Amino acid sequence: MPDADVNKLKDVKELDGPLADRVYDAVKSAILRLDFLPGETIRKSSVCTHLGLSRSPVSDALSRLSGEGLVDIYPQSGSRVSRLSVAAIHEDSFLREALEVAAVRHATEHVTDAMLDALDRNIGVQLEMVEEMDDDTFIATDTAFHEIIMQSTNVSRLWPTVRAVSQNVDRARRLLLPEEGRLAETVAEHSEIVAAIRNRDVAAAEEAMRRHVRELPARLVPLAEAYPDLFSS
Amino acid sequence: MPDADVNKLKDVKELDGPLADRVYDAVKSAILRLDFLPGETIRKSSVCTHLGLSRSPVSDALSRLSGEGLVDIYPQSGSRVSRLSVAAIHEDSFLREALEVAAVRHATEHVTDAMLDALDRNIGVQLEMVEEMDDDTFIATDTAFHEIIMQSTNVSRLWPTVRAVSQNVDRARRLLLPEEGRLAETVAEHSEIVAAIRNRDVAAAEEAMRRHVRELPARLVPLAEAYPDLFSS
DNA sequence: TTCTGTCAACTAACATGTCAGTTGAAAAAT
DNA sequence: ATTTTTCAACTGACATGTTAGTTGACAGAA
Repeated sequence: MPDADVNKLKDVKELDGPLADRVYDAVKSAILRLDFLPGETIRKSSVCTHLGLSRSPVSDALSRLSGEGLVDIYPQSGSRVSRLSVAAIHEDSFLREALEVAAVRHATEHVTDAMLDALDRNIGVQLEMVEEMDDDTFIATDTAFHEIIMQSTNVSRLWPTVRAVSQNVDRARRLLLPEEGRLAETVAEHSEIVAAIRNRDVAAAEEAMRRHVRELPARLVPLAEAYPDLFSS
Repeated sequence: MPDADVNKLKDVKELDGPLADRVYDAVKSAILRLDFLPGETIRKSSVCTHLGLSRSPVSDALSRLSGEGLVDIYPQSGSRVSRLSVAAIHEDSFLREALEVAAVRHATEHVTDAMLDALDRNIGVQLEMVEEMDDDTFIATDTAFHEIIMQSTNVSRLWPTVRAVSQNVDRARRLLLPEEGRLAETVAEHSEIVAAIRNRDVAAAEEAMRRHVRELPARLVPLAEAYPDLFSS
């Protein structure tokens, strides 16, 4: 198994705060962006020399990432980016579904004009760009859509929690991106959700969100076959 | 603000695995059991000398706990057990509700005799002990009840995730324990949930679980007034 | 060829040394 | 008496030294 390319780590010198936190952010971002691929070895020493610092903050960062399940540490042996797993992603999708459905339920029960405006604007952007969107922009606007709904609940820990349980889902989604036509489908699903919210139809909103969230795990098996190296046994 | 009493840390020498992991478990358990009270200072040096080891594994453990929000680290100054907050516990309850409701929904849609047997047996134990239960036993059987439902979904990450988002809720629950009559009420609520599951009545099961989970945040404000030191501003 | 035992190189874990930022109490000024 | 300043002690952050466990290449036996 190859080593992770430390050159893809975004630099750390220009920020402030504890070094360990910055290393944590840099490595986490690299993993979620698939710059560090699942299964690749993370050489602490390479990270240290590349970023120009000692082992302490790097170890601290990897230890935390290990707690989140993004890194597997094999004592006295090595550290690797955790592999994807069909079973684990199904489980994460279950958790994500529970939280997204609860959020859209709450949002529908407490609609405001500001919320609907923000959702309409977001979908407007998605429609404009449907033909010419690059991967990062697509992910950003899709993410923003869900974030608007989460924020509207005023449960500040909801969004971070969804992100936390969706980390493997997010990595898988990045692999799925190139699929033809999926983009327009996504926008349509988003529109359905907004329509249900606007109608104050809780059941419809929950069902639309459920269908939307279940799209990814449904496409998972062919993905695992296409990228066997990135998935565990 | 007083220091946390390191004597309450369970010893670490008799287990195996990395020292840092054992320290992590010991400190986390002390915090969740309220042996380390919210707001108390955790002196790394005390922990080190008490457990007889160096600063590395202790720092690693506290760093991870800081990531989970159980410990606040003030750089160059000190580390403290994070305080409770009414707002944060309400948010955690929202997340917990979302997951518990999704779990009971799934459980009700996939009932098995084994599951119902396990639930009946659990409630049997609770009924027997309702008069003479100590705090730890009560928490253990209550926890076991919810665990049975979670396990039945075969979503292995569900239970750990619920535990993760319920950490502050759990600490608050320990403060609420002494309240008279709450024990019998809890058993009644559990029984209602089981009855709904047995009837394959998804909507009733969801509603019973929702009511049950919402009991704690409803009792929160007087709690915060009773223990102002343990709550943040 | 295939299996097995050996061992050197590499890794994370842990210990320890050093430093800079924070703090709170004493000292000084008002 | 009250506020301000000073400063020594303490803390976590980080660097570095050391150790023990793991691994994979290689030599030798079958």
